[in-house]
Amino acid sequence: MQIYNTMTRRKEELIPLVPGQISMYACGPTVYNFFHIGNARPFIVFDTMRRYLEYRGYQVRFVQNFTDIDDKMIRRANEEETTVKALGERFIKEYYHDADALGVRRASENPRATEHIGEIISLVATLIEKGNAYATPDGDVYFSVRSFPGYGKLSGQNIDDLENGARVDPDEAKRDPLDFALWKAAKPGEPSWDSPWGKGRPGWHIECSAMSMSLLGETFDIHGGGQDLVFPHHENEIAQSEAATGKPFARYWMHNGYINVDNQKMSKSLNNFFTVRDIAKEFDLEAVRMFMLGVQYRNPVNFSREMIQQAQSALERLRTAKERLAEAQVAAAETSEDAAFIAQLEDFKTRFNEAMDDDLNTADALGVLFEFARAANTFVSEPRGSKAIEAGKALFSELTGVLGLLGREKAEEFPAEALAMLEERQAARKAKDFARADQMRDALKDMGYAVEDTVNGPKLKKL
RNA sequence: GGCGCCAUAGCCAAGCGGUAAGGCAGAGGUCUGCAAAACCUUCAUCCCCGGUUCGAUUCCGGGUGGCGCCUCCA
Repeated sequence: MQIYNTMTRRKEELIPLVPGQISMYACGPTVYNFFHIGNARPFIVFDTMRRYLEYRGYQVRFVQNFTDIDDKMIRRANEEETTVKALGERFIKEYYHDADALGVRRASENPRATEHIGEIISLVATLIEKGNAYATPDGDVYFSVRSFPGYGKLSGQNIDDLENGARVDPDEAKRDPLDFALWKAAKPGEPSWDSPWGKGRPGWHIECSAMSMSLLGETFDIHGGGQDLVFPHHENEIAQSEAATGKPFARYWMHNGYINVDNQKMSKSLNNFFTVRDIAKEFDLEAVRMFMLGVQYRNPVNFSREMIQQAQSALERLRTAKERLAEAQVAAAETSEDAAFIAQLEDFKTRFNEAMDDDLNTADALGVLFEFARAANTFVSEPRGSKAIEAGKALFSELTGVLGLLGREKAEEFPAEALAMLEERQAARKAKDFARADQMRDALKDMGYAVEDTVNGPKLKKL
């Protein structure tokens, strides 16, 4: 498989550190609020990456953290008149609620920063020992950027250019404007932990270094996140980690593009964001996943309700094909058409894999799935051999499953009233009382159900 | 100022050297009591100007127009 490595700025063959295994870390949410559609993209992208790697036979260890201590957590907890801990607990729960609905599988591990304070402190201590960090009299610890020669290698920034543009905050006791905080001395009323530098809490960048290395090792395969994390967050992670261990940190860096609104990055600060929770009130979140997968992950994509609507319609087409395959009528004998269909299946699978092998090109892979859907729809328009039907069904489920689509076994429950009306309509049709039949159909429509007449009889469908 | 990305039909989006996948929407048709679903048909020469090449949407240069990072941000 080829993936685009931000570090080298080109596509590279993915060769795992340990054959057959992939270790992968993705930056997770700061749990101070519901997450928005823009935040959701990396969750979906890296979940899809993980699903695909597993499907291709890798044993994947996928770690995604929760940042549960930082300035935003503290501020929000104060606003809500609650504790940082309680706030974190709550929004971790809310994260799972939304992520589940987006078809995002639980990571192998979801470490929390506050549960890895020990590792963080020893990492900071190591950096001080090695001369890459220094403590100030106030009890803050900063990383000395100039002490790490490779600084800027991920983002392609020249350290002196950065220096010119750096914001200088006169309050900070930094030796160099580029230096960043590893440990922040506690202010009154803030959660804090004991450390060799006094009570305090970790900086944001160090927690990811500490958690990823303690769970995946000093060198691991893939590190992912949104493009906005390239600088400074990931650049800083590299500096801290490599300065401390003297070994390469992540081997491949994957960064997803933004979700835009009217061509502008969806973000909290621009106040142009939509939370996943809110969108869930209007749409099935599977449509949101479909919308995201319709674009290769590195490209930006505009979010709008119209786009979700389109994705929903497209998803419906795949769902129908899956259902038709499941309800296909079995013929007594096999024919040459069965064999042709089975041969076609191989082709779809190959092309799907080729698309995904090319830097996770889900948009291209979906194209293959739609061609598959059409072929399947045509194929099952009359009774077919069970072997071909089963093969088609299995492959369709497998491939949509790799994308995390159509996974839910939503056993459709319809109210008895609606089922009774459906029966009455059917009786009216038999009696050629079409006016009555249409009346029933309209009434069902008002209740939110569509009627579809299939070879297996009439079916209800939620609108 | 430094670093970087993007420009393909009404909308979305693959392709990236040999004359444009797929989806949504639209039009016509088949099927249907009528619908729905499904199927068939139809719907683009790829922002502009140069260059390289037998041949460019695809490579190079220059424009124009969008966007991002350099500050918390997925």
